[in-house]
Amino acid sequence: MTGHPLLVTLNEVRQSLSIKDVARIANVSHSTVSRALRDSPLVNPETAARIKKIALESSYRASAVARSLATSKTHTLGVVVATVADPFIAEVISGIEAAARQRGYSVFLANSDGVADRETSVVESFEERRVEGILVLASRVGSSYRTLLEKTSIPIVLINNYKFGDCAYSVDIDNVPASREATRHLIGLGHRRIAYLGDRFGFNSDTERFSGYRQELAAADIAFRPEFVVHGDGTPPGGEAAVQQLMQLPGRPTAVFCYDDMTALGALRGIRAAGLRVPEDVSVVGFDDLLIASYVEPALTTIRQPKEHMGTLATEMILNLLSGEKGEANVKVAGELIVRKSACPPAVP
Amino acid sequence: MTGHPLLVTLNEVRQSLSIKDVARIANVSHSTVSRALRDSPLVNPETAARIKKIALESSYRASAVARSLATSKTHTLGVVVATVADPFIAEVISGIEAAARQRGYSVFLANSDGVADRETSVVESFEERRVEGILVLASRVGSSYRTLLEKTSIPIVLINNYKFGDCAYSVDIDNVPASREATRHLIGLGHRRIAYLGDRFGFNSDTERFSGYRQELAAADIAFRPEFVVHGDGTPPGGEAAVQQLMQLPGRPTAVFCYDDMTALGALRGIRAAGLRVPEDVSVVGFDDLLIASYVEPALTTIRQPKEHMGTLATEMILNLLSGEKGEANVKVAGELIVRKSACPPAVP
DNA sequence: CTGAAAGCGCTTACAG
DNA sequence: CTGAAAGCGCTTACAG
Repeated sequence: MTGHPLLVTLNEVRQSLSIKDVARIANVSHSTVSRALRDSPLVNPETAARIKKIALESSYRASAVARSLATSKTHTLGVVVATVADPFIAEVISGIEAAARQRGYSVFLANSDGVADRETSVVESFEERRVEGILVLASRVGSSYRTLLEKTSIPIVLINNYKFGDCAYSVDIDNVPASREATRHLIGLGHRRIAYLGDRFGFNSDTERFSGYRQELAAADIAFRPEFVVHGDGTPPGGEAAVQQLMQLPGRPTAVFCYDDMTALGALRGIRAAGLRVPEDVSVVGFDDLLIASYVEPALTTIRQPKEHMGTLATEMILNLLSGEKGEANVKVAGELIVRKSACPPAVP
Repeated sequence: MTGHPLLVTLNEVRQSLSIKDVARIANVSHSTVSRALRDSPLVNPETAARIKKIALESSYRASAVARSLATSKTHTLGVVVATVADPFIAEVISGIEAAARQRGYSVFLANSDGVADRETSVVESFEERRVEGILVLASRVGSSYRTLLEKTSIPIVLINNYKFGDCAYSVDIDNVPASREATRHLIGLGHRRIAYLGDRFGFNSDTERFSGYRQELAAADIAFRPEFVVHGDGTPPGGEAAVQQLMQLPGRPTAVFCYDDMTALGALRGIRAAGLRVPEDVSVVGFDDLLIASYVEPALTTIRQPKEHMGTLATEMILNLLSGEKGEANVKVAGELIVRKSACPPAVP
């Protein structure tokens, strides 16, 4: 069959067809076209087939915006992150997008650069776009936008996020046990002088990881030494600077447990800069298991976070919520110790 | 002022207000509300102020979907990538999103996992959502979806993408000169036995980078040796496997120029696995300058791609297009050699 | 099984 | 400066 004349004409116009155009070609009402295209049982199978064929050949694309207005469902989710250019965040997004797409949802992505104002305006724009749910990722933005988040009627789930008191929905890595496991690994190797290289003060995961570290020290009857606690800022340079303080200490630590892999990367450098070797002189353990962790020299022993899975989980949580199912509202996922080459028994126990 | 009674009631319903609700509270027609909120000069300043105040207090959010239907502009862009969880891609996205947001556009993000079918269906869904432009990133999907891309009436710009013949809009790294510069650097260091560790066959950037390598060899009167060309697949394991073949060669190369940093990461490992040192025994140069490149040991000498900038450029290209300005349709950006520690003069020249 | 009608929440000529 | 009306492209009771 060659193109229907009207159809060809319309094609040339290069302007997207509406349901009425299709109806005209098929010689039915646009209601019938709508039904046929949505596989309603209320339409004669032959008519439906004919309509579908026409729609296909004319490459008609139903307008999701018109449909959204009519049904008041956009099948759209909003994701706000500080930056996509963070390997941890990127993997979580990957899990979110896959889960969303699988269930017919599209995702808007916005960067806030960690600026509270921008985060606020992003959420507002998501509200205007009538997203059905919002995922906030690893934001360190504090309570300044707390009210905003509380005011919106769109369900929000926070992933590894800074929390201000209670929050309705969240998925988080279970920091304390993971952190204890990392510390225990070091203790098991024979270390007693173990330092903690944290993040900036006041963030939940830093607090929790630090707490796991202390608990495990206590469990092993190792005295806590305040001078063995230093703080970076979640970046390699931050870790590098902080580890230097540690290395200058008389009776310096033989192992350092780092808040995250980025910090650990900096620690690796800083230790080398101090003329020491990893792991022979000082062992290093990270947290996250970024791709880079296994390509660094020595390959980093670290705690793996199931990043994609966390994204998937959060998305399903919100999607289930939208379809009325209630489930766990604050889920924690387990980390996993990945033993590589950056930690070994201490030379001087 | 305490809340207006009607306003409070509406708030409690927790259902987003419409322009009519605001109109009712303000005692004007919804047309006037619309004008006031869009800063139309056609409305009395005092009335406008009153309306805005009410809108603010009731946290009214205009529906972007209704507006889109009315204006047939969605202020929306679609980005399709193989995967967000690729550091190169993530940085480009970051540039795209920032440029888009700055001009009032939101971006849909979708992963195709490099599967042609998925890429097709993503583009279809973008068409239904009436995105105004589509950015395709670093896709290796071949000509299978060529027709799709040609059929759609939405402007598409390809970034570092596989091309099938001509394409309307694109931004690409200028591979040949960048690749020549990398090769020249190695030659300048005194190397003569320089290998090329490429990507899988048939992709544009591999072809172009390879071509730059050959051109520079020729310019320096160094004979091209086919056995010095091997292929990875753009992943560290691929690079690791490929470099081993090189290292086993009698009269093995003293330097290897890698298609990209991921490949180079693998090469670093493979060279070490062969009992050789980098850079003393063999020099390595990468391409991309991922964050990881500077944290690997030895830090990688590589070609930097201005990733964010490329995203910004592509976005502005498409946005300008939409506002009727014509500009360069196929832009190339320059790479930059970043000298670090993975390349030095050869031990045996 | 099918069509005419109303409605989703906006924008914007048109008339006053 | 303001309002009533039409229209954007769908969906979906309602009537036949």
